[in-house]
Amino acid sequence: MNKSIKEKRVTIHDIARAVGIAPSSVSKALNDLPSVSEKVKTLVRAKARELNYKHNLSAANLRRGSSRTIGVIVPKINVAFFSDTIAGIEETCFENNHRLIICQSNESFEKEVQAVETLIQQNVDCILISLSQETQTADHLKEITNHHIHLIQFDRVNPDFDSHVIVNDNRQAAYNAVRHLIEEGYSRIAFLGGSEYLPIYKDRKNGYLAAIREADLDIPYNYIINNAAKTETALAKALELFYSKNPPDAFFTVSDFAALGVLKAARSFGLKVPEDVGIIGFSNEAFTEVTTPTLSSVIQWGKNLGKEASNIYFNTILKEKQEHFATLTIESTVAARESSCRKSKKQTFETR
Amino acid sequence: MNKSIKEKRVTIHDIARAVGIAPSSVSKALNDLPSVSEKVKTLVRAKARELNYKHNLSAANLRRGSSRTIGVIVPKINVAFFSDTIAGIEETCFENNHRLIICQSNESFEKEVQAVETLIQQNVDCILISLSQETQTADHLKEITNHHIHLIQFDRVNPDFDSHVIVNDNRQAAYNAVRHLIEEGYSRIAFLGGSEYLPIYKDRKNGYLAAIREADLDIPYNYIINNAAKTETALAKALELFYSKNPPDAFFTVSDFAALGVLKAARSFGLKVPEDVGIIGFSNEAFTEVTTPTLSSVIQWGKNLGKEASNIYFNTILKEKQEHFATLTIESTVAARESSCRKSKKQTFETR
DNA sequence: TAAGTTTAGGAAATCGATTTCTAAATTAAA
DNA sequence: TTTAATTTAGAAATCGATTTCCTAAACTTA
Repeated sequence: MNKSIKEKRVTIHDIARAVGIAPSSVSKALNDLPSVSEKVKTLVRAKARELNYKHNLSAANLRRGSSRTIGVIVPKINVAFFSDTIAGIEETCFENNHRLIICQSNESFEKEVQAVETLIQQNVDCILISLSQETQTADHLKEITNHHIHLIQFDRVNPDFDSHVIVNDNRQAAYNAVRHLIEEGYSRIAFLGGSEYLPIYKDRKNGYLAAIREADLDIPYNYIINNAAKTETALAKALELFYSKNPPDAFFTVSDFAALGVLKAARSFGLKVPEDVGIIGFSNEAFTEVTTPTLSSVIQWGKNLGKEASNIYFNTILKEKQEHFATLTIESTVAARESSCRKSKKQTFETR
Repeated sequence: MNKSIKEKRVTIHDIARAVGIAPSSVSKALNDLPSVSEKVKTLVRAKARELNYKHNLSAANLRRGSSRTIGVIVPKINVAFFSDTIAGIEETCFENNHRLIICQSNESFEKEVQAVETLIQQNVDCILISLSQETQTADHLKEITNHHIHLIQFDRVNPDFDSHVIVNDNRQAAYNAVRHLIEEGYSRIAFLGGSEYLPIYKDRKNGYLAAIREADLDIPYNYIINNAAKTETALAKALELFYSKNPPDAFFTVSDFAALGVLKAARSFGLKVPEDVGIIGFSNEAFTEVTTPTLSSVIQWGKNLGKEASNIYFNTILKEKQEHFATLTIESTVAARESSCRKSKKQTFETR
């Protein structure tokens, strides 16, 4: 606030004086508590509007010890899945008359720790977090619970740290995606994964392996590649495989960016997608619908996950006194677009 | 906070007791004020760390009247330009040891007003806002300044409401984009615009017109189309023009989504891009680099704009006492990719 | 050494809303 | 009509950090 401007903020004392009652009654009226008459409530509300009163959250927070605000920390807000998630969280918060503070870690552990600090200082009642790629330790999560702030981990979670958890069915989704490739007649299916230390990537790999095993497919060891979630690395790895003596006829990748890399590799190698090579990615990034051919992917229903995640706070935590940790799993859907459909017709989806 | 847990938060009083000094001195020590000795400061800092003290922002805000927090309201966080802008704002805030609260209006006027309310209640010191498509009035902006909160409008601004303003050179950028099309040999250039009430779209239209006029091109009236910023409407409008007796050979659109629509229309009509039709969009959405052909666009350097915008607060407003409203313009760059280059080689860009 | 100046640290008021406790007023029950 | 129960409203304490004012000690300077 500009120090040079002298006018002061309108407070409940001003309303009290104007209406001719005590400040405590004004507070009760504005909070719609039972110990004040309807008549007074109407009067107070009218006067508050007239004086353009704005509730001072700092003061209320200080007294209450709670802020009716929840904080969310995501690696990147411009990743489709996370912005979908945020949209869902926002909606639930709004319905429950809570504020939402959004922070991004930019995949940096240091920034993530800072975001936690910020949210603790802001007195948020609950923190929803999806961990950065760099995050290995959980001391900052411990900090959160030490300050008696509720913690809900989502998507990128640390399973060793006890808390409410909500994730996608990564294993099942990967299994379904690979099954889909098999049904489309692909059999030499390569896997481009992420870090083996992150559960989401580990699960997706396991889903892939399960489907391969079940279909009893012969997969050379070099078809299974970790740390290739980005476009450039995926492009390079895919090209390598195309040049090898026994090239794959399909790719399942743990990210759409990797799928895009494979698409570029196929194109530069002169292979047709989906005729020569099938591709399916993960996360249903917006761009999957505009490439040529359009890229098949896995829809994670981020908005729904966000709603469910925040409802863990509003329903489970706030309403039930007893604190038992919930673990929820959200089902994904295979979006079979052009890049993986050489038999069936491609489908269209209302994805968001 | 969980009411059932009884332990209380560590306060400066606890530190004071532990060190054997007064709370006021602890406060001064933690804020590194001159009226306390280095010895005491060291002592206090050590004890604070030992007791795991966390500064209570609510209390400090209440007393100070300022929160060292700034708020940003954007239409959508998952639009490339806005998430770039936020990244820039975040960086500057971090350097200046300020917190950032991000809100999105989802292009809804009602949500925008709510976001303003929230940020006022949170006691932010400054609000950076880019208006929703629906926003017509400025009462909520007035609310902001009424509460002595600094206001900086960016990108989608209301020029009739006095405040600091920072925008792109929309007119010049549009002019450059159309000049580029002309240089590539296109001459029957159609325009797909947005709402005529939003300055950004009006400016882009004027830039288009200026280039057309300067080159003395003959443009049929039906080449100039407003309210076609979305993929579907652009697709429909482009098809209409392709079917007309005198079809255009190029499109300048005010959004990349519209450009995508034109690309789809051209493809479905059997026209080759860029040979038969040139296309250039606006905003440099991520997907422009993955379509086939890649889409030319205008890079708005959102991150830079975000930095400059927040620096208006940190440099101009905070440091200079005198309040004069700054108006800054950020230059854009034409990213000439495949969809508009039938003569020259397409370029590549480090865009973010 | 006396007087003036600087420095370090503390006491207490303050920010604005909430909440507890108490009392008065009203209603219901006896 | 009296007593008990219920409403309604206010007084005052409180949350935790900051800041103003004040005092005592330490240090200069003449």
